[in-house]
Amino acid sequence: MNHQDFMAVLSSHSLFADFSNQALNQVFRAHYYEKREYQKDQVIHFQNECCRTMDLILSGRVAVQNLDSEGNVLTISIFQDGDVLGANLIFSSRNTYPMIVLAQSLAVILHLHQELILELCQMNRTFMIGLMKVISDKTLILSDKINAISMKTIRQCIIDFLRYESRIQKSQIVRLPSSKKELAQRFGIQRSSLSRELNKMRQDGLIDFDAKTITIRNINNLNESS
Amino acid sequence: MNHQDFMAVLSSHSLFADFSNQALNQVFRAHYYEKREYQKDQVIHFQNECCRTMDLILSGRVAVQNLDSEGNVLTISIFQDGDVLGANLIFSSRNTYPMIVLAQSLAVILHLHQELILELCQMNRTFMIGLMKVISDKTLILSDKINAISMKTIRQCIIDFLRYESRIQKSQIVRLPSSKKELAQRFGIQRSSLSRELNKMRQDGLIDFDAKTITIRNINNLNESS
DNA sequence: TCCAAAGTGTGACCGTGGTAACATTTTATT
DNA sequence: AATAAAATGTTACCACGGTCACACTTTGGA
Repeated sequence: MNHQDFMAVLSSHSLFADFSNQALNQVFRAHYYEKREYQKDQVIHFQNECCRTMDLILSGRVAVQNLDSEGNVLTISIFQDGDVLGANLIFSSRNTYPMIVLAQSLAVILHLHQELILELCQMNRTFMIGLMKVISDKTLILSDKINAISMKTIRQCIIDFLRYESRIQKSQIVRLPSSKKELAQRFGIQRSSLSRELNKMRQDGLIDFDAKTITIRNINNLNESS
Repeated sequence: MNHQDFMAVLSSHSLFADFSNQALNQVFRAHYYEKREYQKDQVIHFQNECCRTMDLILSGRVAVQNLDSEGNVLTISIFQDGDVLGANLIFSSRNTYPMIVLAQSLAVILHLHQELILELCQMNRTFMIGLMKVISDKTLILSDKINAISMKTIRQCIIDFLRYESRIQKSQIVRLPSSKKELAQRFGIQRSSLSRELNKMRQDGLIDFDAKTITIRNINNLNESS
């Protein structure tokens, strides 16, 4: 992907809706950005690392994860093409990454230096409003995550997950979007604990499952046990 | 507190640093804001309530809390004079309060309608940048909270709390900033569980405590057990 | 000053879920 | 097709912390 290529991506991005291709080309000088490729599981930003850039995902999937003192993983959210990371850290009173950012697949990231972001904010109001929306939406993601993990039991996490996926996939047969290991990380629990609880729910007649799908059997019980 | 009074508060607020008193008076027309007083424990915004205003705390303390399905309380953060709430919801793609907002003491709130906020953003860049900082800082508060509650054990929560308070208060004798009941809510746990763990820590020689203070005895053990 | 209400200490009981260890299956690599 | 590596299933053990129940203390109003 050369200069022209990612320029095409940018010009179709909502943040840059107000910019003509010429204007974009004019603003984007080489010292203002870096395009980098990351392998799967490669760290993009360490926890407590200083933030100097806003990152735009050109391709691939990127996970933001919280690691506790014992190394347990809690996946906060997964971002993809067109999503933006680190915008909040450019404007906040503390500019260190509170969590680790790593590539979940081969990923190409456009690192936009903060000077560029500030300049773009100066130049264009639509960009700035768009950035406020991006940052504001991050607060909602984090709030939702707090909501999700402060539901105590694993069963409640699973039910919540199944409700959501069943609605998205419009089916009682939910195809798992990731491995069970990754699903456990999303809940911030042990893989074996997830496995155990799935078994219990099967015994209770709520679900059926195999390696790649979970079938919702008794949606009534599923609903009333929330 | 009449019009003049809160105008004085506004003009000394960093968000309005660029505004002359005249300019402020010009912008602030009655249909743009409401000043309201809330009693202790009175709800300011319910969860899932639609957000129409950005709220500026003129006096008192305001808690943002997450309630789970069984009514357990997790206090996310406590805000006070000069702090701003709801700014993120004005710019985000979803504008319902994800958590409950209530007065922790008698509180006076200035509700600024979103039209006014948008107008202020149009008028003044400093205001807009300031607002971005406010919203960005909210993401950090939420990230920190996720970090705090995903530390599994109650003992770790207590140690973390004591480290922080000991540093702030510059003393090994930590005066509790709130009741033990409220402290338990801050950790999102049962009050009796907090009480039990404090006892265990006293037995282990880590701390001493009474109703209003906790004395750090063995800071070494405190540090190594993190 | 009295009394109700709220906060606090304490204990018994037991379910949820972490830990560790191993077997089994699936996936990727040569 | 063969082998290593990763993911998954399964089990026994037990600690942490939720629940409930009650006594005690402090606080704030009447």
